[in-house]
Amino acid sequence: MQNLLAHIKNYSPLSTEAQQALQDCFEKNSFSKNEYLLTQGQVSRHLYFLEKGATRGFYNLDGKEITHWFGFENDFVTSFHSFITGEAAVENIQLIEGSILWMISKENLTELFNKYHEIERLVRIVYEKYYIRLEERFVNAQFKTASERYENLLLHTPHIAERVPLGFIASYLGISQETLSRIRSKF
Amino acid sequence: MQNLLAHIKNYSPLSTEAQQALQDCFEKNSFSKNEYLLTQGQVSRHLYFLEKGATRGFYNLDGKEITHWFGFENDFVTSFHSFITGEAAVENIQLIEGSILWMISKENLTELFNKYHEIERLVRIVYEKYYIRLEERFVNAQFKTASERYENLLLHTPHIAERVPLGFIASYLGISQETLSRIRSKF
DNA sequence: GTTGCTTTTTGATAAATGTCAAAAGTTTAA
DNA sequence: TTAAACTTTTGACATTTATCAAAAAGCAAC
Repeated sequence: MQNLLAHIKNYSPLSTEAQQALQDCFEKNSFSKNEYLLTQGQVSRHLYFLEKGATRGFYNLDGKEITHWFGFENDFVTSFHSFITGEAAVENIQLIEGSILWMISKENLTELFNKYHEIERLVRIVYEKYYIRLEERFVNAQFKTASERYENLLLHTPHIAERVPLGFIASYLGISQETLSRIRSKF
Repeated sequence: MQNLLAHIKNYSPLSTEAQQALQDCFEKNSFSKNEYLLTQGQVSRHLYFLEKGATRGFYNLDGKEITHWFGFENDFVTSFHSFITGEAAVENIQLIEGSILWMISKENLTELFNKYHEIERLVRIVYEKYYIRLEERFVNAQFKTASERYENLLLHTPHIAERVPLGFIASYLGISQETLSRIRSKF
């Protein structure tokens, strides 16, 4: 929990009172490798904060699993589309390492928003940060070559290359596994 | 201004008082085709609401202009990366039709956040919506073929195909203009 | 309407990336 | 420690998309 509170301070300061309220709403949970936080078709009713471990979001396309994002330490994780809209998720969220995470229900979060302006501010700022992070991934996906995308990964998020199997990284970058293998052999 | 207020209500209701405060902070502006709201290197200090008209965001790559987004009626427009971080923008924002828009400075918006929890809530919700909209574009960019992306455009945002020159659409979809022309001839 | 300018299309070719199949390497667990 | 199950690499080939160049079409101003 100290991780979560410390991390949150990087976004926006919170009063002791709000911190306490957050603490009361977040619940700790441990998961082992390969367990699921969410499977497609379910509605994502929780927001998770990853204290330790690693997750991936993937969906099924023509019988293949397409990993489109990863979550690591200090990431907030959920199926945002489902969490925000209340619709069924098209994606699965799976632990790719044994993990410790903190979860809060959407109901509790909404209540916190009502009680604490500063918590709603915090989340507004988190969305800002996540928005520009996604924007950067989008530009990479659309306008960079496969090699550039991989180089970029090594440069900016090397922990992904270190902790995650090649096949997951390939689909994360939108490349076939074979092509990624060939790209990598050139370094 | 009625457009703006009406549109905002779709996201989150506002008290009369907050509506009035918003009105006092937004300033109306008209631009003619080809004018710029922002050029690369500048810091984006304003958020715009497009009442009428059309804009594009583009950046320069190897001497070519890469259009990566469009804004139309009822869209909020700025270089989000620059607006959020305060860093110089890498993109240009240009009017592609004569347009009417409302602008608010970041300072004024921040003040409104401080005074009105409900306005910060509104913006939190706008970010949520824009986040999942971008997520969808990302998935399309990364995992769909050029034809699928064009079909998707016709299906979900046909106004883009109708109002915007082919070259802009091509780079918006991450396709060369020639390829898009060939794809289109197959319909 | 003709001239000049921009946008779109068409053709030929090249480059990047995907697919399928099999081999090689690594990890896991009985 | 060894077989089974994954994961990664390699090869041959197919497909998609980009690039360059030129022609055609559309549009605007005179």
